[in-house]
Amino acid sequence: MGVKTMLRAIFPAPDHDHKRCTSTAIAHAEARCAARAQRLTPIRRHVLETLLASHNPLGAYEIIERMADKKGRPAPITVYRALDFLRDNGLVHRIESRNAFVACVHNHSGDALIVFLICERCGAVGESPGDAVAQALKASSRAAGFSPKSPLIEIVGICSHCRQR
Amino acid sequence: MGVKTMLRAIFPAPDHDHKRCTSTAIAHAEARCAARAQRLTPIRRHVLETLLASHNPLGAYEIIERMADKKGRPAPITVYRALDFLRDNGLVHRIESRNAFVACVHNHSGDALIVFLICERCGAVGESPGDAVAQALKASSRAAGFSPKSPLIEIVGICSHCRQR
DNA sequence: CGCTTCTTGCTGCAGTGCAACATAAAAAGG
DNA sequence: CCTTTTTATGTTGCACTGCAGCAAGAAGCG
Repeated sequence: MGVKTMLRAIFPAPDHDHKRCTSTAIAHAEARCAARAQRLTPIRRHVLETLLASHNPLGAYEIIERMADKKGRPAPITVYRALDFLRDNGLVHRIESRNAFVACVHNHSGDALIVFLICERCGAVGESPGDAVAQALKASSRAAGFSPKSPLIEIVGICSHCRQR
Repeated sequence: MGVKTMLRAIFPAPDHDHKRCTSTAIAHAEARCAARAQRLTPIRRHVLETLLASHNPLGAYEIIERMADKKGRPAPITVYRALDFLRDNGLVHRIESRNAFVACVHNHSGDALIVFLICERCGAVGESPGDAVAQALKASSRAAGFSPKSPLIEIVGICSHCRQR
């Protein structure tokens, strides 16, 4: 696997096959919900699609904006409830440092640590493999008698695409 | 340095000499502001003292509550401005995942990575040495062509004091 | 069909955070 | 010492975030 391919896997390149990556993610969401006997209702699917269409984190009210059509817009609580559902099922992550949400494009195995790399220039969010970081964190935590739980950390910086400009 | 001492350095024990740790922190704040030609005004000092008195992260409006007296309470913006000042000078950290603020009890050297260990039971926040984690993160980021900036990560879990109960 | 459970719609509100402008206080300069 | 400039605080107001609580509708099940 070349470097370029690897980068693509982490930060979605601007020119990637977006239609395909979206449909893959939706299919994955359907499969996961079916396996868990959860219902991916039209609203929930619509919220997920909205996030997938952006590839960048969106605030709740930004999602509402983008979901609006002639028939009006969903109420905030409606979107929040859909987001709760999607998060519970590992299909969406919340970016704490931005009060925003992003669709998950990977199959996370249970409790693996996730490292979000957030570009402060373009706002893109990449997910980095965090095994080594997880090890270091675990060791560091244990030294403090601490039992970590949340496998999710956020790092702000500049992404490869923005730096090359 | 024994383990117990080390733990104390990370999670303040419930029975530690709080008066002393507070006055030390205030003295440090004064020194740092003096060195930077910044003014630790009464309001800013009061906000810092409020945070120090808690040792746990406080929301902005919780700070306002605790600062209230017969003469009324500070306006939100007043507290936010003081918090901005204290953060700019490295005396206070913002806990993103909680929309809360905590007084910093260490002398952070410039750009060292800070790991916050947040106890989900008692809400206490400890700071863990993050050198190993920082190394792993740097390596992981570089693999993605990413230049990290914010040296601050938050881990939720159970602290040693709560687990022992 | 009737019951339970899940989902959505609706109203309302509490917490967060700051913009914009006015005023006071402190530092700098002559 | 007084003026000018900078810095800090006060005041009003508002936009955004997130959810509680209740009512109504839809889906699954015996």
